[in-house]
Amino acid sequence: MRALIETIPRVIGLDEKVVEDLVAKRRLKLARTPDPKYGDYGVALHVVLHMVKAPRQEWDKLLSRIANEIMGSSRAKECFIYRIDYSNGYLNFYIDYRKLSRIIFKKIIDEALFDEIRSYGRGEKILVEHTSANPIHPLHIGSGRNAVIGNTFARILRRLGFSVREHFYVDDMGRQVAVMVYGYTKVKEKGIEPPPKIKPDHWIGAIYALTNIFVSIKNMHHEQEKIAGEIRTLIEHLKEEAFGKRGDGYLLAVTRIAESQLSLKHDPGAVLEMIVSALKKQEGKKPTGIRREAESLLLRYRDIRNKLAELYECAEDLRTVFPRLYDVLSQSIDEPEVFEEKVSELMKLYEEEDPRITRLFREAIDLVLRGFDSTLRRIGIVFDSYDWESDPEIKKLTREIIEASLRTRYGGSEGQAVIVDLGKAYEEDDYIRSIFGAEKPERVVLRRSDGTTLYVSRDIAYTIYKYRVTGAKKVYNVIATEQNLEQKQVRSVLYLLGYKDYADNTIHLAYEMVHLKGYRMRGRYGRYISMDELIERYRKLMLDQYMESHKKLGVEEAESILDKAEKLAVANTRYLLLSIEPLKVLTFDPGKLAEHTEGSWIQYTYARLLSILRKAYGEDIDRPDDVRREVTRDYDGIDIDAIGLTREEEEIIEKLMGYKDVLVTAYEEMKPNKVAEYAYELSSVLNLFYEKIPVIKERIENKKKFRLVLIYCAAKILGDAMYVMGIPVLPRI
RNA sequence: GGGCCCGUAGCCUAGCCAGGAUAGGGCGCCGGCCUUCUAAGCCGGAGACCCGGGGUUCGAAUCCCCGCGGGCCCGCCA
Repeated sequence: MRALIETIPRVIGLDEKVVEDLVAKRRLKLARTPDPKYGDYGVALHVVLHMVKAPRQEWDKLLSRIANEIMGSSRAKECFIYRIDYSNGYLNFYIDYRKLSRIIFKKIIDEALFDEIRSYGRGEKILVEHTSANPIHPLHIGSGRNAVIGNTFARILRRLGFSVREHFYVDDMGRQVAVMVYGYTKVKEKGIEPPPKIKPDHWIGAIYALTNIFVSIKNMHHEQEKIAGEIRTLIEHLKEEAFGKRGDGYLLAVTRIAESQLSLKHDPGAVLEMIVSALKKQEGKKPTGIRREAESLLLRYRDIRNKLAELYECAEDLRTVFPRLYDVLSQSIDEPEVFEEKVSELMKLYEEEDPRITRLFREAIDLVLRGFDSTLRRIGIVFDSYDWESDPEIKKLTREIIEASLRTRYGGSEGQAVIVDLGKAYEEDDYIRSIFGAEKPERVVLRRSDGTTLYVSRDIAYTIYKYRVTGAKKVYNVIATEQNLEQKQVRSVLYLLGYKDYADNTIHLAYEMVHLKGYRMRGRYGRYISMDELIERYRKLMLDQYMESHKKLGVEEAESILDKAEKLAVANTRYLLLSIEPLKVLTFDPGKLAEHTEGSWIQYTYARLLSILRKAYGEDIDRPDDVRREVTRDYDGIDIDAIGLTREEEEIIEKLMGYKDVLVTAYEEMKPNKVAEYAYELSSVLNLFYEKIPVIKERIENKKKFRLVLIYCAAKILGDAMYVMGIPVLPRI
């Protein structure tokens, strides 16, 4: 690049500053060429050519002079350029990958590359909060996406030499947990204990869902009764009208039939429909008030019917799996008003730390957390800390920040309620404006009129807690995009409270939801695909794939194949949830699992590399490190100038050199999926190499050594990328 | 109503912020390759007016404006 800056102005007569400026603005930049026939890297010089109004016929002449000048300078050698081409205004460079390979191989063999990568973060303390699923049902693929993105991001940071802690925020003070505990109490009262062979989070999840379902069903029934009453009133009105100002015998007759039908076992919806269609006949196109009323009633009625149908379907699904829970809960759930009261009571008692209720909450939540932990361990995720929302420290901080907010410029109270006027702050404060952008905030309530706290206020306190307890310099919150606003509120209030530093360094790593093809995931009704189910499905798929190629499986092998299937399944699960850019909605079709096996494909590529190393150095090799000494020796013995590289080899070298940048970009852009993409591409070029280029059978010893070193280096990097993604490394498949 | 995000073949996705050569991959579909380092692989083929319309530019999937479609958020819920 420097050579260009020096050469171009001289050759085509531009000020050096102008060219330098273009480079700084990235108007002039070096990029890979679309095709090897144009060399390896190219730069488009159209901008400068147009600047000096060079006629097209002269382009080649000018470019050739630039090329010659650069080749003549010492720069070319330093950049491993052995040839420069030009065409259509592009200047194309040919790189001598043999020289490059020596450098990158050396760095990988003596581990200098990894030290270099590790030096990036300088041990700075970073806290990553992720997963933080409500402890009311098992982790589903939505919370799983959070876990995988969060954990991978943390692993990337660790690789880059940051000192990272992963925290899980146990949201135990919310209403949903109280609902779960309510149901749990009902089940417990009947003497039912968690069955030992059922995963506890799945069991609690069923309780939570059934509780919600039965309450909702009761609510819907009340609503239906209300509508039935309204239909009767409507008929009355209609009758009066038919008698009175309309004097309409037909309408009168219809109302009589309607009344009669309602007294029978007859669907009120059908009756409504009859009335609406009768009214339509009478009026033609223009609806009257009464018809509009009937129509809106009909819509409401249909809406409720659909919802009820869905609820019953969800209930039935659960009934087939948990018949006992279904029976108990279907009978013991209170009427909605009583239910609401009891749930509020539970919340209040838990916030007040009533010992009996606290024990009950902890007991139920622990069951779920135990389930979380086993799922998460399965996919290689272990938290450094579980922070409870109900932690006395956080509660105390919550009270303090509420008091402190009253003393800020925009804080105020209405009775016991405490409110921060972010709308006003937005008008007057640049910093607040910079947080919200075009989205003008409104007020945020930190304490209710009844004196209880809210999620946001506790979250603000928790954020301060994170910095204080861990000494973190930066905090990443891996949270769904639906919480965008809340995260901005948290930062704003922190700033207004004087914690500008915290506000600056609290970063929302936002990701989009996971949708299911065909239906909506509903945690509260038990409609979700859990992570455990996803992994199990993959495990079966992997087993099937094995059987397809091997046909037979001996009893003594079954155990080890199962173990492999598990690791392959974990790889596919993690890859699936990681590979899609966080800000894109992931629509998941459980029927198409077999199409998403990139994770295990990468593992396979890795196993092939090790297989080559085994053939070369000995059958007992399980990791590249086992042959480090031999590879070092081979590396020293290569006569690099005697080798002509194949395109495949060049591509691999190119990729290996890009590893560090990928990690850094993934960190800076908060796109851990970049690592997945990289591992996939590296695997892809490695598979091409594997198919086309012999290693063990290579006759020329020099070439063979070179390729073995290449394989070793590729295995090191691919293995490292896999580790970063939490994909288990299998030496043999 | 306001705001944020997304829109690339039948489906999924890279490239977009920092504009450059024929828009990369994958799944699925069609056709090939197992006496040669693991065929969970590879090769070939068909399949894209880069949501639409304007603009800026020598050059636009990429930048700007106006639309359209989808998701999410706007609670004294969490």
